[in-house]
Amino acid sequence: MSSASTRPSTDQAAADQAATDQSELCCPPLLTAALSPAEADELAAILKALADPVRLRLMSVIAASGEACACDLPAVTGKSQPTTSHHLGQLVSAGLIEREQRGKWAWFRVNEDRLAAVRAVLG
Amino acid sequence: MSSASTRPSTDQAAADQAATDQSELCCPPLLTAALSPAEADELAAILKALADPVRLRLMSVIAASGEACACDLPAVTGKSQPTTSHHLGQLVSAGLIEREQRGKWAWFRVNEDRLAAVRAVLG
DNA sequence: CCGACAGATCGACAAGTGTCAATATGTTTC
DNA sequence: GAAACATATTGACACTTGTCGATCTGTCGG
Repeated sequence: MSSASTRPSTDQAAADQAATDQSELCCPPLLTAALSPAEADELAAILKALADPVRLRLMSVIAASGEACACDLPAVTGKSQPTTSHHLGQLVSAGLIEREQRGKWAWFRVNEDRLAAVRAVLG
Repeated sequence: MSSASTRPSTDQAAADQAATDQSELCCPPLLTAALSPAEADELAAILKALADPVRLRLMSVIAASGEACACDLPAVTGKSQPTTSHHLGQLVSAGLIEREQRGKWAWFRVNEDRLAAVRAVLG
């Protein structure tokens, strides 16, 4: 029997990066103290997830609607379904959006706390 | 006379990306309206410049000291002089730091307005 | 001028990333 | 259960990026 009956997905590598605490980040404000290499790695990983035009548009579209169905997003990005799914996975792994399965559709919404934390670190 | 008497440097490719306005970014706040592809490209370019552990540490070290001499930075990053120079160039091109030539040394300081603009867009 | 030094640029290479078509997994309906 | 559909995963590929050693450019001191 398969092991995927109780949980939707998102349980392996995603958890490693995202599930540290979701809203709590890593570092002191960038302008006030030198980052350690480890802190810099962690913050860079999150910023990397944001630093892509397709993912930025996904973030803004999801946020503008409050939530969005994955089924509509390939049309928004102009990319294929696998590519769009890949980008959504990146954002989920970084804790920037959250995924919810509703029937056969996957819905996403922005984790505003996480984004606020990023903003705070850049202060 | 040399052309470097009135301006330090930073006049070629740097200007293309950075000197649009320095403190004025591109986009409406990420959470309030869907970004156009062009806006997303521009914002992604700036975030990409930030989304690297070496460059984040450079930012934080420069900010913590107010300013920093390039001569000290390879020791900070643990990377070679050309690599460190490359990262500094990326940050300058993105408008996140500014370069000033003093004698034979190059000094850098953080463009806080630019960083504040990035923070605002993530709001 | 010339030697010494700071920093940028070049060329090359390994590693990472975005992309898609094909396929697999999971969910609903009949 | 089988067919249909939504999404994730895989494999492959081109392109980008971080890195270094070597070299070039520019600046200072004698």
